[in-house]
Amino acid sequence: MAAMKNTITQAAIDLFFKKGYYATSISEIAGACGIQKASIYYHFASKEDLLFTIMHDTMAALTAYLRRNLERVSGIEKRMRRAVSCHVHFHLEHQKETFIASSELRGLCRSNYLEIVAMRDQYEGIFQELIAAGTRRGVFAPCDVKILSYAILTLCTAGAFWFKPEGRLTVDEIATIYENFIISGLKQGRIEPLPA
Amino acid sequence: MAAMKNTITQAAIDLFFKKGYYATSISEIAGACGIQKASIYYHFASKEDLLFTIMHDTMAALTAYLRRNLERVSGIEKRMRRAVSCHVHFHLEHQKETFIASSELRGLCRSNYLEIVAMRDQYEGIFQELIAAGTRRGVFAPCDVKILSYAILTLCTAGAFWFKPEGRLTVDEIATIYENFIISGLKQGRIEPLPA
DNA sequence: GTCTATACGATGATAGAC
DNA sequence: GTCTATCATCGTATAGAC
Repeated sequence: MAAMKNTITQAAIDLFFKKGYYATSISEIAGACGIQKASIYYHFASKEDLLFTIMHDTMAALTAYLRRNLERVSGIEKRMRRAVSCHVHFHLEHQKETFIASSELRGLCRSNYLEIVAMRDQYEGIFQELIAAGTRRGVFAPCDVKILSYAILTLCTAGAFWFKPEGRLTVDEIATIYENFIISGLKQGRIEPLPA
Repeated sequence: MAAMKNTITQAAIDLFFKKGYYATSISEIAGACGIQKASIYYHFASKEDLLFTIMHDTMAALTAYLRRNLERVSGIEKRMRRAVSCHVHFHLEHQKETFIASSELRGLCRSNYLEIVAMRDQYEGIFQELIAAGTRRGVFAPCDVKILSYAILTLCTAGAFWFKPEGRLTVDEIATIYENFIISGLKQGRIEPLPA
């Protein structure tokens, strides 16, 4: 990506994260890049195009990251643990982008909205398949797959709302807490408790 | 509350829920009430005042509802189940207001923001006390109280984002799913599994 | 309490020079 | 690729009549 285009994208990510999409103006973004607001339009067609690009790239990277990490993991419980861990890691390590991607859908026009939602549905589908496979094999208790997949994903996504990199816990510690909580919630007393 | 003030509040709730706070204009709200936009300012000092009122009243009602419902319930697990059930019921039965309260904090100035966040912290504190009491008595596994309270609350709050009143499941069914998931997650295999 | 009229600022976006 | 200049629009909010 061209240098300035990248600079603009990063400035937009910072500002959208800090102030929100609507509260951020094109001239603020330009100011943060040391250029005039008209110059933004050489690189992006519109403010929404900038938002859409951020969301699209983030969703694509998130999905690719999960797929890559699940490739060589087998066993339902291990795969689910890995999926949760990936979700948490990606969201906390790309906190700004994932925060924007999950809170600024309102800023998109219908066609862009549908495209991002389709990517999100595809990503959620990976978790839904894992849950369904787990219940089929009796590793997880029978459950409503859709509701629980939403629950699991939002629970972790929420981390991107309050996480502070310099905070009390590391990303790994947080991921482990979520993993254990979620696996226990899915098993509902089934099989043996986790080894201490 | 005076009739028109109430009409304005309801129109604002509908529009803020449907389009978002920033995307909703004062004249749209006025239009929905059949009055001119200037008339709004007789009832509310500003657009933000309207948002703040909605959030404040919602948080107050939510906290009162939880407190009232916990009054006569004893036993850690039963109290936690009741708390989760209340949280879910209130959020799904007041979907629009709770959606606004949890997604439009960005629209508040610093002092109003701090006031709403203080109310939210107080509400979260009730759950944190329940979790802490449960771990002290060994009903729940040792855990990070703050992280899990955030997890539990956001998980249920998220229901207000996708819930459709005419959907496949009733509020009670959804509440039960969340209750079981959360209690199992808190116990982490501790004590006996739930009776089938 | 509600109206009409208006002040005032900011915003996204475009035109055209360099 | 970036600039200056500007457009057109829309927003919140206020003043003052009724």
